[in-house]
Amino acid sequence: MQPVSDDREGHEDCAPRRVLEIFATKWTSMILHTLHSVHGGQARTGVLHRSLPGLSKKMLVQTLREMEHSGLIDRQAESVVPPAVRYRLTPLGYRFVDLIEQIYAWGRDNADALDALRPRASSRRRSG
Amino acid sequence: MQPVSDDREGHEDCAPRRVLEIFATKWTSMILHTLHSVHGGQARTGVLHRSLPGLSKKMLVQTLREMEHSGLIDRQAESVVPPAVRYRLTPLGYRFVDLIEQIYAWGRDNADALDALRPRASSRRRSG
DNA sequence: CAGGATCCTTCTGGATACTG
DNA sequence: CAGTATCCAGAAGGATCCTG
Repeated sequence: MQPVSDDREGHEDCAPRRVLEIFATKWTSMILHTLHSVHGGQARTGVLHRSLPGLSKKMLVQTLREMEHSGLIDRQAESVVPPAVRYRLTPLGYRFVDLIEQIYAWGRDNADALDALRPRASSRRRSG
Repeated sequence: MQPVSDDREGHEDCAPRRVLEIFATKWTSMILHTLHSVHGGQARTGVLHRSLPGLSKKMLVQTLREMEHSGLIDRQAESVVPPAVRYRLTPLGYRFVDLIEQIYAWGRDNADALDALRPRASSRRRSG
């Protein structure tokens, strides 16, 4: 995805655009969700990585950087051998992940409706 | 963005992955937000387009299709000359956009914190 | 006005190799 | 283990042209 706002007009001041950059980044919310629900708010890089199949190391690190810059998480690194880095949700991150969880809850709550509207390939129907 | 889930394992069953495809699509939430807050839940294509500077027609239509398939909006077209197409939030869409608005509210609420953490170029500070 | 098809540039993101 | 840099195939997305 390319940057949503590029200051072409006066939209960098618009809250939606600001937030969009954060939560429309494909992996941000998944990472937050995992960090929150699976690891209780904090985890080391490798652990987090193994919890997110399909996410490459490159993207994980890159997204973690962005999240760090956005203030959603903070990073604690011990500059010694075997590097131990720990990412933790910040208070800001906690407030955000709460909303993310609501979105996911919406998804679970409406799984049926969402499923009914996606007649993908491989006609899988349980009773019809 | 490439498809988030590709059925590599068993994750297509995971609610987060499902939802991710919807709300992590860069323009989906902006369109919903605009449709909801600016146009009261329904609008014609052109009107919607003009409300979303920076969004090309191609992406608008494409995203509208996805949203339609997801059941967030529905589409009413009159097959006559000058085509008049109207997009409207569905009940499902209304429930979703409500969460989107909360995310934006979070953004406004924490604009200060978010801003403080982004020491981009061009040091613009309004009052110190 | 609504939107599909095409072309072509840009960006994303995986694989790999390397540092500490 | 944690992270960076490079390479490169493939996807995203804008511009344009065309239909009804």
